[in-house]
Amino acid sequence: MNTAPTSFSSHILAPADAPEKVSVEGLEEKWGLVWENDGVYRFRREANREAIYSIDTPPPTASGSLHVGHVFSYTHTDVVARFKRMSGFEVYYPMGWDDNGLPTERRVQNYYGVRCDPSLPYVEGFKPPFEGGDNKSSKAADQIPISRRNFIELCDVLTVEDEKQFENLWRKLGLSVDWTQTYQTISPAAIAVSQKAFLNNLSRGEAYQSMAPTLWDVTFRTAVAQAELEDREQPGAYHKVGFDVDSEIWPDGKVYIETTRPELLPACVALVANPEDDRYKHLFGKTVKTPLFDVEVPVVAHRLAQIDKGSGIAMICTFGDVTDIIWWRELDLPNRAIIGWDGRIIEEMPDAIVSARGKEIYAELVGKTIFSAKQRIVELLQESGDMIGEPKPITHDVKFFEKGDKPLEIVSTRQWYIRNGGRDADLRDRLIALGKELNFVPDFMRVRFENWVNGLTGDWLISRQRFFGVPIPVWYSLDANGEANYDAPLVPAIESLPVDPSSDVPAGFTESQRGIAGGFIGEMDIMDTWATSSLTPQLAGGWIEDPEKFAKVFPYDLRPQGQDIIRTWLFSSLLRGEQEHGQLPWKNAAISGWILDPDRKKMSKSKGNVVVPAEPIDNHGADAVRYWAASARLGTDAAFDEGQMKVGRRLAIKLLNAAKFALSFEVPAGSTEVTEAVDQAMLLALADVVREATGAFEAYDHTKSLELTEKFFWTFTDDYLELVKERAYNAEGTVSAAQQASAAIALRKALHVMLRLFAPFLPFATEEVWGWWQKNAGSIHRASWPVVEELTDGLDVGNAGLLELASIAVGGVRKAKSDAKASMKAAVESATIQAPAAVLTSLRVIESDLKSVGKISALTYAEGDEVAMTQIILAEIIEG
RNA sequence: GGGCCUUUAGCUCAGCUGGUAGAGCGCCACGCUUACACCGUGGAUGUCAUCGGUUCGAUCCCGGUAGGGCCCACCA
Repeated sequence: MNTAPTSFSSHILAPADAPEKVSVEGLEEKWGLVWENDGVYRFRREANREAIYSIDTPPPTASGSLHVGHVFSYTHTDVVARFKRMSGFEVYYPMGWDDNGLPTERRVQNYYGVRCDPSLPYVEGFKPPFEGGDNKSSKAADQIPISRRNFIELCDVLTVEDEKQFENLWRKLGLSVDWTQTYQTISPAAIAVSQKAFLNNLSRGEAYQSMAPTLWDVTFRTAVAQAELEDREQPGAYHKVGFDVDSEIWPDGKVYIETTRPELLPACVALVANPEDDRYKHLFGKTVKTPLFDVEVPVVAHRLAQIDKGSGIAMICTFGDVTDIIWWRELDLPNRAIIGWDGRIIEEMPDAIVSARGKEIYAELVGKTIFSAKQRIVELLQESGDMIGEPKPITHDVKFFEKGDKPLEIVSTRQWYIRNGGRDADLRDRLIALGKELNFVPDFMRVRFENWVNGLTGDWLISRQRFFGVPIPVWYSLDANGEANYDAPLVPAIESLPVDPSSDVPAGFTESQRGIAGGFIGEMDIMDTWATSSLTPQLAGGWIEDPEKFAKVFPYDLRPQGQDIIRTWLFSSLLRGEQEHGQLPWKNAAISGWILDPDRKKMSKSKGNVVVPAEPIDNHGADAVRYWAASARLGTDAAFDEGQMKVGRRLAIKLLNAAKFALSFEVPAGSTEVTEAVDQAMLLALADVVREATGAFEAYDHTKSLELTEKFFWTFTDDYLELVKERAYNAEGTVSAAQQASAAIALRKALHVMLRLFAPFLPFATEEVWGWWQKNAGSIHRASWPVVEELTDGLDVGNAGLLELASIAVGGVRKAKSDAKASMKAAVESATIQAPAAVLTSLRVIESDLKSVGKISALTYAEGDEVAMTQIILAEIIEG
């Protein structure tokens, strides 16, 4: 067989300085420091745009609790970042902290025992009553009220603490983030970005305000957007309530509806039935009288009224649920809202209530919570005989703010909106089209995006009546009567951002005119957190303060994120990208799955099944935890599996040991070639792995890449190393220097490649080996990704496949020894290889290696259909 | 009510454009072989959820059913 020499790179001959006993302990600290000091992951902005790979990293909620789910998805991103960096890209891998919004507010309240009261003055040098309160909500009554500015100062202090914890975790895990590129979603720079984008929306007509019924959380006293809703099953009850009707049109003079919201009776504006419902058809256009309040309301028809639900006829109130809003809007009904911002019955009684009884009852309800108003109304209905029977308990889905714990109410308020396609088919089509341009990994995640876009029912409500967040940067002029002119907001100059309208003053006014007729008032609302989080591409890239960098990183190459926030983060970022830049903010979206606990339940704080991420890292090592995380494909949920971490740990240790061993063989001076067939075969097999692993990585299939590399590695250690170690030792001088060198060089070449294939997954162990051996080349994480040519150049492809045959033969010998319960080093007197003629020819070439690995004295060959070791006779057995 | 994903060895999962199944863990047995006892070697284990269709042939394609997960919905 032709044994052409291989091309040679002298750096692999570098002497290795491996320790006597290898260990994975302490590698995280050791190499974490080196990487930081050497700036290994520092972004080099002088690179050309084509050579830059940019990542729009998800900013974790700084105040959120850490759990292994974070480790899971961030590892997926890091693995890609490392692959791209080694592939020659200058990787822009920043880290942001999402410290804006309600989670932070709530955490500060509980941690310091305070609450924000914007009416209070600022207190210099304020000290909170205590520190370190837990996340269980403390009673509002126990919290000290403080000014907005004091509150925000505490937010700033605590978020910095929380961010440190995350950074420590990320460093421990070995994320190759450039720590000089960080941002906060509540920093002045972020506020400026968010406000600029908003003002641009406003000037283009994409942002507007509207007075409308709005889903409202009575606990947080803020409006809530569609994307923040969730349904929860709640107990409720049907109350069968009669409305008086002319007995000439309706037999017994009472039409019965079934309602779960009897307390909204004073807000009733109509009854509604389906236009096809024969029972009620003749009532349409007539009026009925509400019980207790004696208000005449029409009976109307609408397609959304369901014939088979309750009695088939329902009362429309302002506003009991979202359907009420639709009916109210489409049927042009009056507004008789009775629920206030605090979830209590408002003082102002609907004009429609005119009867003395009605007025008296209403007066009694004023100030009551929804719960007690309901109780009272039911009592009254039962007394008056307008309600039949007892309430009938049911469970039904009720809308909640995802962070709230009371059902949402609907309150009419003035709010800010951004157009998002919910009311605009053209925009919706454009967003869908952009979604098709985006490479979702896995692909089916695109459907979730499209479902969301197509299911939008209205524009994006961005104003929030909260304290810690980005202020909506507008003021309103006050007319001579002190009434605000909401139709023509006063806006700041873009250059003056960030602004806080509650302390800054609009151009042309002075602070003394605040709140005075003829003066101005500042908008009090802040923006939804997503209004800022949707701008992470702009924020992370320096849209305002570093346009040169922004041009180099935008649009980003990768947006990694969780599947749960496709409707929020992905959608809103894509929307802002379209509005602000007319294009997608990224090329690829890599969607990670959930982490489930071992019982396959989603991990969440409320379930109490959260695993703190530092523990598995401390117990198994960062490489081990990364191995577990990287073993899960994108978009697939994974179980928290310590077994898999143990496997990863074993792999890392094995890599250190195998490397130490492979590097221990001396290459005879002057030898530079891999001449032996089996050595070439091993390198050719590895070349296939390089080809496939690279392709898999480029398709964002990191799991496949790891699997291929790992599989090869175990063959390499179990079979190849065993096969050639005697030759590489050449302890007895039985082989030529060239043959010995061939093995030693092949081992080093293979190791050089395998270390780099593993580097994205096991950054610590691979760097450790690199440090023994290739220190002069710098960090392995800046080394170039292996290419097929560095292995195959000069090799005879005819040798491909030989290693596999050799493995089968070796396996046959081992099985014979195992069956005979003999040691693997037991001597074999004779063995016969059976195989097709062509294979025998190949195997004869490596006869001496086969004999040495099996301790075989006499090896014979027999032609047969398949490759197998047969007729193995162990020397010990014969003797015994 | 609509949509998406999922169901393969005890467990966690692979199975590329269809040719009657693989890995690791766990389990059992053996082996103190000087890279590794944080080890090595060998072994056993599956009507590929279910029913039907297409096909010479289906774990893989199509349809139905059931279980699991998630998302959405106009829930009186």
